[in-house]
Amino acid sequence: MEKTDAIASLSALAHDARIDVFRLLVNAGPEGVTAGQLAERLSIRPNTLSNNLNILSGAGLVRSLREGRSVRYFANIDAMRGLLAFLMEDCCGGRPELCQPFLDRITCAPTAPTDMEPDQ
Amino acid sequence: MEKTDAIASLSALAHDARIDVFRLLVNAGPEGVTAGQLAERLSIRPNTLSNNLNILSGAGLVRSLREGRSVRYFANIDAMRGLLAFLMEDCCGGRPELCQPFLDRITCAPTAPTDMEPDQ
DNA sequence: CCATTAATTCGAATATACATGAATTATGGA
DNA sequence: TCCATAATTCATGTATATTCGAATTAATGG
Repeated sequence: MEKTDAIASLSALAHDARIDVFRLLVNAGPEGVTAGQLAERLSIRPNTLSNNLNILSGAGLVRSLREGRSVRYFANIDAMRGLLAFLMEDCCGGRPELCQPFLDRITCAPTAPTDMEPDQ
Repeated sequence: MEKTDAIASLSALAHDARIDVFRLLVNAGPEGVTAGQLAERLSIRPNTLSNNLNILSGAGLVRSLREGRSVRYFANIDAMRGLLAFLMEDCCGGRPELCQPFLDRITCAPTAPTDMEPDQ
């Protein structure tokens, strides 16, 4: 993955509505969700949603298939994996054993408690 | 992790200079890098870098310690893990076996080839 | 062919993020 | 105390992103 692709993905997700769309699609899994269903469930105007789906799609984070009058959207999990791989590339100066334990704890299951806040 | 924290982290990383800073710190590992070294290695003006470090720090992605006249910065790997956990929460509608194989392939080692481009 | 539904595109007004130069704070040494 | 170095803060002009209403394209059924 190129840096420019990574920034496109991160920018796409760094948005109040788009992160909801992506997470909803992640939750929906391989069955996907139509644009109309997304607009209704998330209370987003169709044209605004369309713009945001375009941005997610351009970043490769979602895919879509036309289905009659509707368009069905799907999360692209592999794109997420590529993004994280880029961010963590050559982690810990060639001593991956230092951070691999963190990565191994990533799971789809309900989140374990995390320590996000800086202490200064 | 709250949605607002996730957006702060994604916004922080979605920037040409800040993603370089974060990746350099990830690569540096527990030894960290001083602000001055970051500015020199990445050719960023000190005041611009300081602003960007503030943004990364506010998002919890980096931490810092004063060291004499310098300030040493470190990547917060656990924050990255929390971010990904949030994005992947309740993946595949409660059937994590569908996406866990992707997550298990995340590694610090040199990146495996990925398929980022949408095919439409 | 016309009407309806689904989704997208377009143009414009507004808000936000960004880099920069100048000024400021903090630390250490002479 | 004075000076130099390291880093940060501040004010500002510019560029970019976001949303919205209106118009447009696509598919289906009568």
